[in-house]
Amino acid sequence: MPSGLREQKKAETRAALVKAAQDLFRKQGYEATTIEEIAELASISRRTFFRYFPTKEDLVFPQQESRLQGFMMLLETHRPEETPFETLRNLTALFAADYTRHAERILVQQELILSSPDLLAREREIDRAWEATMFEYLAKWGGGGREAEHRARVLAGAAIGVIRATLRYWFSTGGTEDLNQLGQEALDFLEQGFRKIVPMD
Amino acid sequence: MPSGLREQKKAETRAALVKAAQDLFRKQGYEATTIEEIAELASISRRTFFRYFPTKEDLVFPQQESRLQGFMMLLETHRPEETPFETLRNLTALFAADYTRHAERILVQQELILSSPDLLAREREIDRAWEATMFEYLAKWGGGGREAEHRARVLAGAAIGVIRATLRYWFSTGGTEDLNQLGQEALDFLEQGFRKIVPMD
DNA sequence: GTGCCGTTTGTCACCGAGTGTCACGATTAA
DNA sequence: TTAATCGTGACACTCGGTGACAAACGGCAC
Repeated sequence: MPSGLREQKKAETRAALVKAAQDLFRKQGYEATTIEEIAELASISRRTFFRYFPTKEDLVFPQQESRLQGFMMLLETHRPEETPFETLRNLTALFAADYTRHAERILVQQELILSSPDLLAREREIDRAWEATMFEYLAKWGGGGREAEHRARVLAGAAIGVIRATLRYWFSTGGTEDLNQLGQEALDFLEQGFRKIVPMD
Repeated sequence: MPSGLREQKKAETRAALVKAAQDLFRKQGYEATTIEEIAELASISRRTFFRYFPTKEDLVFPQQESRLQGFMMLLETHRPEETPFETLRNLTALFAADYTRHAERILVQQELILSSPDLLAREREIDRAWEATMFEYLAKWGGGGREAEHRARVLAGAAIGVIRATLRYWFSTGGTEDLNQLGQEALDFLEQGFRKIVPMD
């Protein structure tokens, strides 16, 4: 944890950029806002902006890196006697609580994401990173072998697909429904299969 | 079907652009190839290129529009007594056969896609469109109601996630394994659940 | 404080994707 | 043949992103 004047100013500039960007995005939309405007509002040169954020999109997902890191940590430190589904359920509960706590901010962000194809693409890119992480965890759990790797890949894909779909549904309700319950139900589908549930009923 | 000189020339120019692009991409890579080079090789101006393809990425997925249209047609004209899973299995068989038939071309294209983040993003965008289409079909099948919609959304997400994961695995084997069998196995997971399959084995 | 060193920053120049506009020429329908 | 329509090329422009270099600044030893 370096805490000199340098690091402090860097953190301030970074925060100023995120805030400036959010303000401008909200006021005039993502695409209509240029990096030059953001930099100017944060009292920085255009060139320097790119030393803080490699792309404009990164302004919308400023803490995605650390979130993924946290997810990896959670996967690595889960109790070893758990089955993968138990781990998934616990993590779903954790993240659902987090999303519910910050529902307002997350819903605003989601609205912004939906407004731009670039941001949607970036969101899917992030999902892909999560899927890869989950795959690694599942592959480790399932032992070696090409067969186990295949199953891990498929389950990871299904899990992320299910989670993204659940989130979209939750967003569409304005965050009013119980996200944890929705997530657990989605995992029920995965664990027990869609057979009984979809065709009849 | 208009068939004047105009349409004919347009089709020729479009084909010439795709061919020029594929040649250049293969020779020097996607990102290293500029639109100006492609346009020059196809003997048209840079400006005219954008009248044929809205973006550079579209050159790599030239027939995606019609493929999705075909998918929608297949979903709409499936035999009405089928359950969704039967339909999914039939379509999986169809597409697996198609992919296997054109395996060589598809593997080359996949290699190209993997070489560029932009192309990967576009591929995910296409997946999203397919997921939306499948969701519409499933939602129609499952009757009305918010509950049914939710299940349709989750199943569509899981299905696309599973298919994409299966394709990735198939690509990683160089297209040597039986794609239809892999796909049907993936659908087995979805239909019967991962419970019995993943934890024990 | 002074002097030095490494990092951060601003400036400038550049590239490539994508868009608006307009005028010219070819295609087509009358 | 004529007139409307459409495709095209040329030009200028915006914006995201990068490389290079010099000036400013923070950290540190003395």
